[in-house]
Parts: sequence; C-alpha cells; structure tokens
Amino acid sequence: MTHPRRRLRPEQRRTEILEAALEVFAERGYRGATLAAVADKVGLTQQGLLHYFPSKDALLIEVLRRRDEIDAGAYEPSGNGLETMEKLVAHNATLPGLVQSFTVLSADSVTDNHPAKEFFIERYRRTRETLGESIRREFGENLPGGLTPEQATALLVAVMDGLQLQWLLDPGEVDMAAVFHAFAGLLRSTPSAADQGNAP
Amino acid sequence: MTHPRRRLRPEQRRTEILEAALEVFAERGYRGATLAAVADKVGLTQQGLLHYFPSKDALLIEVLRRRDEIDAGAYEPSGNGLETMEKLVAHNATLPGLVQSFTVLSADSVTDNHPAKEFFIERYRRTRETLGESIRREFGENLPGGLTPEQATALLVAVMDGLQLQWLLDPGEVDMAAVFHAFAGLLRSTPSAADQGNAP
DNA sequence: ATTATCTATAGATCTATAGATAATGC
DNA sequence: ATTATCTATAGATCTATAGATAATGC
Repeated sequence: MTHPRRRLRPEQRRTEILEAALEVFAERGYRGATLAAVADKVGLTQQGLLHYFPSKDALLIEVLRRRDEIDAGAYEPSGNGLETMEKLVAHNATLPGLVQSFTVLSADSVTDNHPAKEFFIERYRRTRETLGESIRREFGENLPGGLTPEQATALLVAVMDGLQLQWLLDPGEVDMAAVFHAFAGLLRSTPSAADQGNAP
Repeated sequence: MTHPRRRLRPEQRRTEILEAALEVFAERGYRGATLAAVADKVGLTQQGLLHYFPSKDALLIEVLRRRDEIDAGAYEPSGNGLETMEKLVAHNATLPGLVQSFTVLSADSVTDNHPAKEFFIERYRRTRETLGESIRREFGENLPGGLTPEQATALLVAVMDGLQLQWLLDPGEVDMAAVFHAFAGLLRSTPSAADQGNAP
C-alpha cells in the first residue's frame, strides 16, 4: 500500500526544490512561506526537503544566489547599459512570477533580522557600480538634469523596481515596458545641462 | 500583588495601538508581525488588543486607512504636483520608519490573499489619477520623451518607491531627495519632443 | 450597567532534530 | 555502504474564543 519512494539525482532534486522555493517565497513572502509548501510542490515531505538544505534561511539565500547566477550571464550590461535595461524590463514583463519574487523579497529584506538583507544590500551596490560604469562609458559626465552617472544608475534601478510594483498590482493599468522605454528616451534625448566650463 | 489595571480612553487607546501596529508591521512585515508584539508595545495582552480590533487583518486595514487619512490633508497635490512630490520625498527622508512601513507593506500586498491587496491597488489608482490631473494642468500634453501625463505620473511614483527601497537598504549610498530632485529637474527642463502639429 | 482588560485555552501551524527504512552505487 | 526519504515528535508560536474581573460612568 505504501508508495514506492521516488529517488532523484541529488543535483536535479536541488534544482527542483530551489525553483519551487522561489515560487512559494514569491507567493507568500519569506515569513509567510513554509517549508512544507515548498516540499509539497516537489512531492517531498518537509523533513525530506531539509536533507538538502539545513534550514529555511539557508534555502532562501541559496535560491537568491542561484537565481542571480543564472541571470548574470544573460544580462551583464555589455556595451549599452541603457539598452540592456530596456530589454530586461521588456523581458520581465513576460515573467510576472519572477518579478514578484524579487519585488516581494527585496522589500521583505529591509525588515529586522531578515536573512537576505546583506544579500540585497550587496546586490544593489554591485548593480549600481556595474551599471554605473556602463552609463559613464556611454554618457561620460554629460547627463541631463545635473545627474551624476551614479545617480542616474540609482534612478534607472528605482524606475525599474517601482514600475514592477505598480505593474504587479495592476497589470492592466501600467505598461511597464512602455513607461521604462519613454524614460530611457528622456535620458537620451535631453541635452546635458551640466556643460558649463569643462567643454573643450 | 496584581498590578492595577491601567485604563485609557478608548479613542486614545485605539490610536496608540494603530501607531504600534504600524511599527511592528514595518519591522517584520504583515505575516511576520504578531498581535502579541503590538500589544506589548502598548502594555496590553494580545487578547486585550483584540477588544479593539476584531482580527489581525482588520487591524492592518485600519492602520493603513488611518495613516492615509492623516497624510491626505498634508500632501494633496494642490497647485504644483511635481513640487509637492519633491517636498514629500525630502520629508520622507527624515522618516525612515514610516517609509519602511509602506515599502514593506505595499510589496507584501502583491502576495497571495494579502488582506491589503485591494487597498494598495486602489491607493495607486487614486494617486495616479489625482497626481495625473495635476501634472496635466502643469504640463498639458507637452511632456518630454513622448510621455503622457499618466505615464509621467506612474514614473514619478515609481521613482519615489524605487528610491525608497534602495535608501532603506543603504542610506549612506543613496541620497533619495537629491536623486528625486534631479529627476524632477529632468522632467521640467526637457523640451517636449511631442510638439509636432498641435502648436498654435 | 457597561466595558476595558485579564486568565485560560482550543486548535493550528511551523521549524528542526532523531532515528528508521528503502533505494542506489560500488 | 551510502544516502534519499520517511515517521515521530519536541518545543515554539500564533490567532481567536470564552468567560472572569475590575475600573469607569451614569
């Protein structure tokens, strides 16, 4: 009467679990998510899941690290940082689940003693630095509105995050990709207001 | 040996509880917050607190409604919507706790069956509408980058929200008010790119 | 008399540990 | 022999209800 125990290759199982965990964290936030719900999704018991990850905290961190590794290659701002971001936003508009996971978990991470706080602090620092360099290469210091490249980068990231939230809440009312595109156009088309004194 | 039971006027007590609840929700998110933690802050037992609010869900909704009522008067975009928002962002930069509560709870609200989901959907709709009208009064349809007033509004709100997240995580690295100000300048200084055909 | 607050408690969960068992791999 | 998975369970919480008690207000 007992079911035959299904046994998967460990690496495959871990991947399965991480994918399920990302979904559950997106659906319920970190503290609202339960190990049992994750285990259920992959047909394990909660205790079976803990064979692969020592704790809920460890599972969350691993989910985030793994997800970033996967995306890192695909969206390294190569030449054109601004254009890369536009593509990323358009791509994200087809992946509400993934967007939700990062929107929920990043905001979650500012709460007290959140296990992913350090992760997100460093992730945003890295993003601002990498993207900032790319923006500097494209625009030099000649950004409109007196923006420094670092400020422009924080702004770009803020626009992306902020639009994601509005879009998740009300997808019919907010066209994330269109607004982001218009914003990018605004950054590009504006003549620099900072050109006083250091022109050749 | 028993402590004398302190008895407060109901209205004062409710206000106390709502303030404490906002703090606890900000610190731990909705699902991570406990009624006992809120009750503790005001020197009540968890059961004593439930005399004032029938459930945790009801407490959350009431917290949000009350908070919005308080702010509604102060930050109704009167004449100049853009300028009002700049002031709001500068003001918020002195109130990390309040910012954290809205950042955490708004993102939280996109999760499944979250009691404040409807609240935030409507709150953002209302904001986009009210602020949109103000932006239209100021700019007409002449917004840079081909932005419609509605898109510009979604953008403004997104910038504010997105900067808040980065600022909460890393206040030393992100100057929320400065970046927002630069962004506002960008919106103002840019000559409209949509002026083809409908000029007098 | 009313009601603000407390004690007691039911009923659910949730994480994590301990130890048993069954499937795989050498 | 190893290890993936399970059953059992300790130990914490958490929300909400029921009913008792003490302080206030008419």
